[in-house]
This record gives sequence, C-alpha cells and structure tokens, in this order.
Amino acid sequence: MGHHASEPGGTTVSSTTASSETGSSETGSKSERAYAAIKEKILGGEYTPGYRLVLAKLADDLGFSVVPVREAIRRLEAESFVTFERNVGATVAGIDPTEYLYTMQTLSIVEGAATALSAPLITGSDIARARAVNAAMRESLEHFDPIRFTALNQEFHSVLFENCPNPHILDLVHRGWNRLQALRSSTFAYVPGRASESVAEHEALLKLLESGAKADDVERAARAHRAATLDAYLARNARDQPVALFHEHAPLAPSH
Amino acid sequence: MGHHASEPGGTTVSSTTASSETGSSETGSKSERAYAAIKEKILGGEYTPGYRLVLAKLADDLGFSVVPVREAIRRLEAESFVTFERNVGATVAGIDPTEYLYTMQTLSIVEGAATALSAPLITGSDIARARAVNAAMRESLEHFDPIRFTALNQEFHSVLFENCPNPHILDLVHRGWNRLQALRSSTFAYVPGRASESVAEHEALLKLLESGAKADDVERAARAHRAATLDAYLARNARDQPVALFHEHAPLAPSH
DNA sequence: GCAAAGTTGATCGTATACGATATCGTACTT
DNA sequence: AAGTACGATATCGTATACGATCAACTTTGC
Repeated sequence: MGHHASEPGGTTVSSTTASSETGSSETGSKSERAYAAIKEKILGGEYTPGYRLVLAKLADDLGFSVVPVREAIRRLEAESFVTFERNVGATVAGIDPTEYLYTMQTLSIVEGAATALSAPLITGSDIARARAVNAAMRESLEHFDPIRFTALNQEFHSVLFENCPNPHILDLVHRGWNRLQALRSSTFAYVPGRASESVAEHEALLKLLESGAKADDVERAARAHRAATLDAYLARNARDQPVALFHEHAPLAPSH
Repeated sequence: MGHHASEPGGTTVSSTTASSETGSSETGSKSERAYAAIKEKILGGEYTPGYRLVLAKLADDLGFSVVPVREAIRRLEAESFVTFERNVGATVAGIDPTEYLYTMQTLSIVEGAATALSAPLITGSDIARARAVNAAMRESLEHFDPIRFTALNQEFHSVLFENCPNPHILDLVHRGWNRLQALRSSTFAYVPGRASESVAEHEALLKLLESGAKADDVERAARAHRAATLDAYLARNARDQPVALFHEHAPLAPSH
C-alpha cells in the first residue's frame, strides 16, 4: 500500500493527499523527488536512525544539486523524520525509544477521533473489506510474519478512518502511521503476543460499527485498541522507560 | 505572549518550542529569520489570507537572497500557513471558512487530550494563575475588547494544557492555536454572545481540576468547552456552511 | 606528558546567474 | 465579434560558486 505521502501542492490544508506513489519516478520538481526518495529510504530502513544525511552526498547520489535537497530536508524536518542542527547537518530521527510511546499515544487519540468521525460514513462494503483483511491477518498468525501482519494491520485501520471528513485530523493520523513506520519498533515483532488479541479486537470493532454505535463508543474502542498495544509493548519492555510520564495512558479508555 | 514559534533545531519531535522570540532580531540563520518574519506578518494580519507571497519581493524586503526565503516558505507550507503551487508561488492560507471548522474540531480533540494529560501535573499555583486570568476576562466583559479577550483566553488555556507530558500532543495543540490566530475568525468578535458563557465554563473547568477529577472527565469537559464555541459560531453563521460534513461535533461530549 | 591554542578539512549557508514555466496581453484568423 | 495562437513578462526552479562555521587533528608551551 501507499505511504500516504505528504504532497506539497496540497490545498489549504497541510495535505498528505493519498497521492499514492512515493515513487522516485520523474514526477514533479526535483525538490519533490528528493523528498520522496529520501523519505522512502528512511521508511524502507535503508537510512537507519542516527544516519547522517550529508547534503552534498545526497545531491550527488540523486544526480542533482544541493538546493532541492536542502528544501527536501526542510520538509522532512518539519515532519520530524530528520533532526537538523545548524551548521552541522541532518540525521535520521527516531532513535529515542520514548518516541514510540509519544507517537502511539498521540495516534491513539487522533486515530480514535478519526475513526469515530469516519464511522457514520463507513459503508457495508468497507466493513466487508476490513473483515477480509482481518481474516488474512488471522491466517497469517500461523506462519507469523510480523512485517506482513503489520502491513495488513495498517490496511485494516485505514479502511476504518479513511472516511474521516476532517482533513486535518486525517492528516494527523497519516503522519502518525508514517512515523511509526519509520520507527521499526512499530512492527508486531516487538509484541508478538499481542497479535492474536489484536485480531479479536478488530472483529469486535467491526461489530460495533455494524451496530451503528454512538461515535462516543467507537472512539473509546478505537483508542483502547491502540492503547492496549502500547500497554503490551510497555509490559514487555518494562524497565527504565520513563513510564512515569504517563499518568494515564488512555484517559478515555473504558475506565474500569 | 509568545507565539509558540516553531524552532527548527528542535529535538526529535517536530518542535514548536515556546522559544519566545518570533522577533526579527538577529538570531539564527537568515532562513530562520525569514521564517519568523513572514510568520509574524501573517499572524499580525499584515499579510491577509490570499496575499501573494513573491519570493523576490520578500527577499528584497528582508535584505537577503531568495534561497533562505524559499526554505522559510517551505516550512510555512509544511505548517500550512501558506499554500504553494508549483511554478506559481505561495499565497497566505486560511481563506476557506471551513478551515475554521476543521481547525476548531481538531483542536477540541487534541486540546482536550492535552488538558487531560496535563491535569495531574497542574499545581495549585497554576490554578490560581488561571483563575486570575479568568477574572481579567470577566472584567473585560464590560468594555468588551475581542482582541484582548481572545488573548486572555489563550493564556488561560495555556496554563491548563502546557504541562502535558507528551510533546507531540502539545505540539499539535500549539499548531492549532497558531492556526486559529491566523484565521481572524478566531476572535470572539465573531461570537460575542459566547464570551460570558466561556468565562463561566472556565470556572467550572477549574473546579473540576481542583477536585482531582478523572482524566476522562477532564477531557470531556475541555473538549465540550471548545466544541461549544464552535457550535456558537456555527449557529451564528448557519447558512450554506457544509455543516453536514460533521455528523457529530464532539463525539465525546457529555453524552447525556 | 598534558593542556591549550592554532590549523586543516569537511560541511553548511547564502548569493548570484541562468534556464524553465506559467500567466497575461495582443494580434491574427474565422 | 469571438476565439485562438503567439509572444512578452513575471516568477519560479536549479546549478554553481564562494564565504562561514564547526569539528577534529596537530602543534606548541608548560
């Protein structure tokens, strides 16, 4: 599936149109292509966190001058894919493990909201599609492939929130997923035990949607679902993590 | 008060540190200064929505070349302060009235969450400060000055959400407020009747916080507070607005 | 032998220059 | 008279060039 690439030419809203291709083809300005290319390499794991992005080298590899590359870096910076230090340069971000926590928590909130807003617009065929994806996930539990499972997981959730009528919120959700993708810990490889629970919760979510549940309840459920994954991660890596920062993981989760 | 200027040198997270100065002084690179200067003029209303931002002219006014200005524009674009079209140029964003709706709705969600997460960390003196600000708001109801009232309003809410331990969420809140500030409809001038209600709700919010309410309830209240402002706006300008897009304004508002 | 200052190399920041593209006005055609 | 084609102008996009800054290394003085 596409990467939900952020498009610069977007309308008034910050974009992230689902313009599919982050492909390096010959679309748009060099500035854009540089952006797409670098981003792809980050998401693809070719540039791992901490990797030093030298303007001249990037420009050289891509075959054009540094100016477009600089602009690309600026954008990546604004989307926090890279860190930038004056007169020093850019490095791939996402080293910090707490990043994962922050991102997941943020995503739990915005995705919950997006799903709730999207709910009334979800059609029967959407549900069917989601259910099919979830079935594929269930199957893949046998010969567990974390990468594939994670990809399917994203596809499943996309169906649920993609109808969100508020483009801002949708954009935030896309950014969140993007960020996770670059964070390698996002993989279910890090919380294997969570996979089957996840599938079960997905079905519950679908039932909830089919029943025409109130937006309120949908939001709670969606948020809780993600918060549960976060909790699973925390339980597994429970050590010196600054968990203390989080007095409540999901303030709106079923509060029992 | 500061503008919550976005700092580029920010850590892994997308920044928007409260680095005070959006000042045009001689801080940082020209790229930064250009960013700050242009942003200030947009927020200050000097560049109104639709205004065409010509690179050469901006560079000329600022006294340096177009390259840093281009980068500044890129950043402003990423934060959706300006729209950009290839080979055409940049214009100040925010013309679309639905933008206001989207922004307010998004803010209701992220600010609600931020306030809830912030709640356990709010000290007695914070509350006192917020109450003082609210008192000032109450007074200013007499000789109603929408600008001042709006500024105080922001200050009030800042106290409540600024302790949010998740920098991502905090950043989203800042962006939301920033965006509103550039949207001129953000002023209470557009919903004068709402002002006194707002003050009352503020006091209720403070009482809730003092009582050590559950995060869940705090989030509801904060979100509902903002949603109410949005509703007031909609009620006032209820016409051909695409209100239909919003099947629920605030899915998590007190549902009884 | 160690610390502080000087030096070198790599990389970034900005300016200038030129080619590419879109928009607008004008002239020509039907 | 209306529409289309063409050309001029404004503006953007990218390349190249050079000065500025930081980091690491070497040298010098104690």
